[in-house]
Amino acid sequence: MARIRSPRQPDRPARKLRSDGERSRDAILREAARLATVDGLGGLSISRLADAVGMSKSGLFAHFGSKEELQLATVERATTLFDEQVIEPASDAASGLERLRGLVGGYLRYVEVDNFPGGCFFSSVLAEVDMQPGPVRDRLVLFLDDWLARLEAAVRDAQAEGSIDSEEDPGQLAFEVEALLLFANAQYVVVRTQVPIERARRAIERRLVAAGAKPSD
Amino acid sequence: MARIRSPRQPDRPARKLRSDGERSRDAILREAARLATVDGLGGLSISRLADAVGMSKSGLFAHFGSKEELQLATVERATTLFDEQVIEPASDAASGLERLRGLVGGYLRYVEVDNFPGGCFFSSVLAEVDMQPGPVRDRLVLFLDDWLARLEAAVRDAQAEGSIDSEEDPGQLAFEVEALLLFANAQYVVVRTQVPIERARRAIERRLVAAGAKPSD
DNA sequence: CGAGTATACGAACGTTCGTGCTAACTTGTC
DNA sequence: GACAAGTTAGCACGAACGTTCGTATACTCG
Repeated sequence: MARIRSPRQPDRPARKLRSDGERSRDAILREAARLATVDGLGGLSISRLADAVGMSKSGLFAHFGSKEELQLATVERATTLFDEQVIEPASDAASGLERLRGLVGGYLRYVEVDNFPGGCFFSSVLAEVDMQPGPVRDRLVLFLDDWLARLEAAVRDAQAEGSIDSEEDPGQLAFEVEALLLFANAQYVVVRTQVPIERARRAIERRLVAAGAKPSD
Repeated sequence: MARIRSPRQPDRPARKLRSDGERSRDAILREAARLATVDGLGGLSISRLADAVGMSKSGLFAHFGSKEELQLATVERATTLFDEQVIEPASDAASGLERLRGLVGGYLRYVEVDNFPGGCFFSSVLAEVDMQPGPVRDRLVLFLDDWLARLEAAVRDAQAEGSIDSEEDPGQLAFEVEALLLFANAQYVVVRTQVPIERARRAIERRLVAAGAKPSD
């Protein structure tokens, strides 16, 4: 089965690559990610996206061979931003517990800072496509699994370092932390107040202390 | 400002009410709620809904004056089902704590029982429209507020009865419970396993015990 | 400078969307 | 059994959708 009409070969680097094209593509994806948190990945239409970016529908469409490829590129773009703002800042933590707290704090900051009008990109979009089979859904589920595994690994490290009780189930603890983070985001975008953020922060901190962690500052 | 062409006047009870019409309307809304948990309220199109129900587009459309009224009726229908399966079974609890546990158990059962292919109707749909102003969003936000207030009231009653510590912030506790319930649903629809359900159950029970509640059974 | 190509545009495509009109059929009431 | 009202189907509309095509611009490299 040969690949059918793929206008942009990712593995085979296009002969030439112009700087203005890269800038356009970047502006498109930035706006696409923003719009997707409001209208969803499906509700995001190419015409309206083109209007928002300020270019023609066909000119925009030429960057991607199909709407699905546009959606995938949008997800990839949002992933990069998430990595920069949440994952990387926590990666240089000295211990597992610090890294866990860094991920939690990084996520809540990432929500507060209003990167997207509709809150966390992945929270908005995952609920939309979780029942629609296809590569977009698969990519997003993969992201969530990766994120949960990252939380879980931090818990495990903290247990190995003795800062979290070894009787705690890491998957269970990661589940509880993620639940609070997601609901904090969901509530934040509707009430636009610090209250849900602080509630999640307090709940997670208490939960960690109950799991044997020493209180932070 | 007069209302423009409302085909069904709710306040003025229509003279006659035919049984086949009621049955059709019910079948339509049942299917609409199911489809909405997969494709969303916006992704739900009248043509596909008509096909799924087995009637013509215009015949279906005649029951509602607009797509928005169809969406509102669908939300109302889902609310009724939620009340029957979650709210009412817990309403005859003897104490606040029992009622709280009844609501939690009722919700998780309502998720497990697969009423909708895409899990909890409100969880699916709220994330979709929380950024799209309009009566549909308003109705759904009202539902969530009502549900949270119900959890909070049960906590407060339990405090008045001495079964939950009076130092606990009822809003905070309701926030944590709802976060776990929502994430249990979200995870359940993607992994289709009892694991997230049981994790939520365990987390909530532990949280209640930490808040001073006596363990159940 | 001129050749080649990445980028963008405008127009048009076929399809699906929500909605409106009209006629036929079905049901409940007298 | 007739008549009114509720219910459904057929057909058509304008708009928006994703997508394709031909073409014009503008950058890059030889």
